[in-house]
Amino acid sequence: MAKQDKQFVKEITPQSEDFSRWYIDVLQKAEWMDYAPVRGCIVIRPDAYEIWERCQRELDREFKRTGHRNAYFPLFIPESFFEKEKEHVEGFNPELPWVTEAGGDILEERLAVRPTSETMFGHMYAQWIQSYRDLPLLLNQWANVVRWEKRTLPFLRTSEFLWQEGHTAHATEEEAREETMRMLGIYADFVESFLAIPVIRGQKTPSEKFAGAVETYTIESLMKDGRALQTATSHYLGQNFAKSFEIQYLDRDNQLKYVYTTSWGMSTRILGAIVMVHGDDRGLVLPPKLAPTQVVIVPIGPAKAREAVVAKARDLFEALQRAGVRVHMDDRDDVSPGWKFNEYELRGVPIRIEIGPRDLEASQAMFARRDTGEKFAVPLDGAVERVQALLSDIQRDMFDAAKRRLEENSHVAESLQQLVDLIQTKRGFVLAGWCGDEACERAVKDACTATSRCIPFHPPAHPETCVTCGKPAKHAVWFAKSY
RNA sequence: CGGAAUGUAGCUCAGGUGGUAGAGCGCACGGUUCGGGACCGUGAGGUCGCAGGUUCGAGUCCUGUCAUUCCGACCA
Repeated sequence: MAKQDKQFVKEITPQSEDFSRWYIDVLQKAEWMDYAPVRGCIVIRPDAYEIWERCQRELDREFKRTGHRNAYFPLFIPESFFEKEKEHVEGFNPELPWVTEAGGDILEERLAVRPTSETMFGHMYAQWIQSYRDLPLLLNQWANVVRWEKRTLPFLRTSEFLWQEGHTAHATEEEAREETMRMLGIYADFVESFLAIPVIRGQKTPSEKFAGAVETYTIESLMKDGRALQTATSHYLGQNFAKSFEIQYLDRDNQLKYVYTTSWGMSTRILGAIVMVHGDDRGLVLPPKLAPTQVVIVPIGPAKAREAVVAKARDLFEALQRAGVRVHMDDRDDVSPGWKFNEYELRGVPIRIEIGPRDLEASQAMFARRDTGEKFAVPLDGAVERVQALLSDIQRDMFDAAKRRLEENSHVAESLQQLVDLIQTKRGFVLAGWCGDEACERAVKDACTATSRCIPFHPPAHPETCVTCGKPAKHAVWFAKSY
């Protein structure tokens, strides 16, 4: 059996056999999560949480760079707040958990556990904003939110999840629109350059937009099973919440005016995307920029040879550390090399370096790439530079591979029948013309369960007619089965 | 929230027609090993998801409930 084909880690269902089971298997075997004893809730275990922390750090830096500050708003939101914005309450009511009793008393007003915080920010902004001099107000919070979903899936859709939600208020529509697009850009850049996941940027159709938004913008990614995942959204809220919560400011002309607000968020859902975009039958595959451990060194050899091998391995370990590489050395002698190989592959470490007696003689080390499985000898002299170059190669190659997969699984449909065929036989993204009528959009879903993912900013084609009704198309829309 | 399936050791699972709980892997200890999940020996580990019921007796039968998975309706 060829090495590449061998099933190295038992107990992981192959992707080709059952993608959903593969996903759950990997998450559990790699110790990213475990189920908690509450419906739809998981524990995010340290390895996964560390990934989230690294995402937080990157994003937070970008938020700060663009003038935002962090704050923390309450977990509980009075029921009356929701009723102020009609569309908002209708959108979220079905999934709100309520606190009705506390301290042994029935509460006078029920408190919702926040599903998102537009209303709470709105309430506070109304008090803090008086003058045009108070604008723009640019805040973000890192928080947990709860949405009582009917159907849950680890990371992608859990009852409680972690995210950041940015909430900004601006004097003008133009400024708020700029902010909306700026943050979408920050998300897209982060996901593509840091996570090596290519995205499609676009606008949500009215039926898919955030409850209470004027417009919702999104980045969409393609999972390995051909389903789409919304990885972040940015909302232009216009004056909807400003009017519901009386967020007004006195302008230079001494006129009282409503502000324009935005909100934007990215959640721990992104961890699921990392798994589903890059993972393979051996487990996780982490892009080097994200990976907490970029290189693992495994010294090999029986007791006699071991001392010299470990010494040489340690030299390399220290040299890599000095060069700023996140490197781990596993010199445990109670675990076999083969076991270690499988373990670090399962956990997605980008590069493995093996050093054994044979390498010592040749003054070299064996390198193994996690993304391609390639194995090759590298002279110890210059190994540090080679690692650095390889890390950026892997980062680029992983993105390119995912990008290629996205392109190969993106098609254009001229008719509803063709769209349905593509979705049913190939999955992936299918571009089609749309007249703008919600019924036509709905017809696609009824025909094949694919939903409109977005109206892309840069469509690869411009269909002239609506895929459902045949009238002139107003937009090109990406349809896909989605998570 | 509807339909289907599953729930026995940390993991994968076995336990006809009811009779008091097993294997492999993992774990602990000792020894031998080390280039793709090494081997030998000894040992620890179980309210059989939970709650009722039937029975002299329930992992096994009945009812309910909780959780997970898959398929639908709703969603970051």
